[in-house]
Amino acid sequence: MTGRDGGRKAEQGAGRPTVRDVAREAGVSLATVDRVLNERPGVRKVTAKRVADAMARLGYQRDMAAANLSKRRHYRMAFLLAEGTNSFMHMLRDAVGNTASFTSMDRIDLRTVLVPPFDGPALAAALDALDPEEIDGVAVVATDSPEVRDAIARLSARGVYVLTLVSDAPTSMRARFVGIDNVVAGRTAAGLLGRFCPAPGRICIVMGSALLRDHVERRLGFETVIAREYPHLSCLPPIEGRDDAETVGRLLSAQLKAEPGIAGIYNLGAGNRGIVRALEERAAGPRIPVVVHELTPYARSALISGVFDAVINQDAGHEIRSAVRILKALIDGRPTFDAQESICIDIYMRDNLP
Amino acid sequence: MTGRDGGRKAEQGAGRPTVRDVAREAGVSLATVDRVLNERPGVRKVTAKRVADAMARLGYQRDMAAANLSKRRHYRMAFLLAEGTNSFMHMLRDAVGNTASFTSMDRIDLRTVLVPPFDGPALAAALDALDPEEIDGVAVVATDSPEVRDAIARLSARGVYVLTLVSDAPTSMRARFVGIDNVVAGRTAAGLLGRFCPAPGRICIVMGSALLRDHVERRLGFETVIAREYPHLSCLPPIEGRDDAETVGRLLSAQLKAEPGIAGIYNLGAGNRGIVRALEERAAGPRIPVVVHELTPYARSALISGVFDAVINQDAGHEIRSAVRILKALIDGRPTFDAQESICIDIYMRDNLP
DNA sequence: GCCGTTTTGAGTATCGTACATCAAAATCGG
DNA sequence: CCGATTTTGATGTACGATACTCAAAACGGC
Repeated sequence: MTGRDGGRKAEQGAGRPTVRDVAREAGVSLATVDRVLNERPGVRKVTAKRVADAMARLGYQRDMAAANLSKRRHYRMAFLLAEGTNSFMHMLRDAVGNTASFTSMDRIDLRTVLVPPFDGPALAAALDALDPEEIDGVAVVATDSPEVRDAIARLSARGVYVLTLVSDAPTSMRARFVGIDNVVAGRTAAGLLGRFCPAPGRICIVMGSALLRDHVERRLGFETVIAREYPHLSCLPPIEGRDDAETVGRLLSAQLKAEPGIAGIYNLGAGNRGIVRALEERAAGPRIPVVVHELTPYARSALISGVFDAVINQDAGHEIRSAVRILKALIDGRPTFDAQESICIDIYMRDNLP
Repeated sequence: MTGRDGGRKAEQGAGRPTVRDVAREAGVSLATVDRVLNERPGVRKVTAKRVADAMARLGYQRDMAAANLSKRRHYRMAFLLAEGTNSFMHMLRDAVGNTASFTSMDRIDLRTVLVPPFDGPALAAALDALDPEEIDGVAVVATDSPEVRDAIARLSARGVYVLTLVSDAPTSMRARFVGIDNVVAGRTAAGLLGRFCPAPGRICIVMGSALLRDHVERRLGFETVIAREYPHLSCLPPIEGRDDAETVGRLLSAQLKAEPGIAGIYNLGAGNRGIVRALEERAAGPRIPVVVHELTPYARSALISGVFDAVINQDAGHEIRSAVRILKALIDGRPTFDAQESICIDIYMRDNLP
């Protein structure tokens, strides 16, 4: 509750330049510096330049903490996530909730908006429903459809910074994408499954929807590496399970029955429960190596019991926090610390479960 | 330079409680609330409790930005890293440098102190040389020796928060350890190498020093899993290469020559260059799978060229930033956001290089 | 109930910035 | 070169806290 240091060691700062220093250096008044700094009208271009030069010379950096204190500014961000029972989306929602309680201290307010999954028009409508006067930044798990791209463009035009999260819409006006490189993720899955399947055979690929850019990219990466580096394996046409465990289970069961010689399974979407169920229902046969995505509770226990061999994961918490940091930087007009913001592709096996 | 939003949307805060609200609620003056908040003397216990209750009732959270602004407080942190040519230490040093330029905005000053490697007394001396009046927090890559443990205890006693980084000293008074779980890392390496080596054989283990807790723990995790789950493999006694490429190369070359039937190599310390060199010098033979630690530039190119199969990595940047966040929270007397601070064990293969 | 000692209250200045107001100065058109 | 119109300066208040001082009030012991 109270600080443990008791303020014992309050020490003076290294004395970095303030607006007053800039004013003195530029030979103008504080008011003028303030006008330049906050882009208020009534400053001649020459004067503005003198101020800008003075700032550059002194290496002035505006103290955002003081500025925000004075402005009573709150950073208001919305996260648009798909509703439904998909575990990973749940993890994202939880991550937003957890993060919110910590960012509120820094005047960052987070709001979650749920939208129907796989539904471009609905997502676009949700984006349009956001009031630019009440929101400074948005992170959206994008379906890569024209409606969504347009809605993103409208929102950006109205001064709201938009980020895509987890699944990108590269040709949209989004300021940035926060998430893993899904082509690389697919390649990684192939590198693992390729090594886990020494004998020749075919591989089942399960995906959610060809509308989701992340799924499409994973498939691309996966098939490329399998074809190039593991010629003893071949990929069956993907099953589209709509990220729904029941559908996935049914379709996969059917494929396992119909296709002989299945050497491995790669689920690049959600619905891991369906994978487990299909494998349980299967008539006896040699163990089939399985690589899936997202370390959900189900995937976790399947790893432990040995049904799954590896899980490719993206840390939902990291992604949310990264999105928050990037949006804040965009809103502040600051550069982002890119090295910090690259989301890494985590590989989990039974031995390194967190 | 200046914000792009032009302050267009300055909006009033949700109105969270301030010290004035607490004072009113508790029926005391501002001065008293301040005394309680900063643990200044001259407040009766009953009054302090009344204030604490009022804070709890209102859900008061001290505005750290405002407090720091007023205090002109700077968080001064020191990072004690091993000097030498070891690439991972270089990455840590670079990470400190990069982070410093971003944290200076938040009044966080970082300093790097280099100490000789594998030298408990020297590290202890470096810790003792820090002036508690000039440093609020320290992160140290610990050698787990009695001198170091004592020095950490002395520093903590003098009011400096101490964190161990990368390599822990669990029985010391360090407030916390920032780094990966090295037993798990060793197990993970075994899980990978075990699958990569289908044929029976022996495994070379290369470590830096038995003084480094992280190396000891990795070895433990590795040998446990190999023994339990991959009975066709057995581990040779570890080579101690002192994290030096030249030494590692020489000793490994000798072992490769002396021991027939080596099925795999696990380098759990630094000196990856030595591993590559020894493999190049080796008389022809079947390819030997290799798993190493830390994604240094050398390890990277060895992954690409196919000499290494997998690299277990800890992200130096994440670790430094996590250490900074935790130290800041400790200094502020705030709880830490633990979920955010667990450092994950990254597995890199050729296909998912960043 | 008096006296000396805590404990508490009230007020003020400060941090670095935002923002509004009013007056003074510079610039411009004609 | 005058009057109208920018552009600039000076000043004050606010943000939410810290940190002082000085005086008033409450407390404890005898």
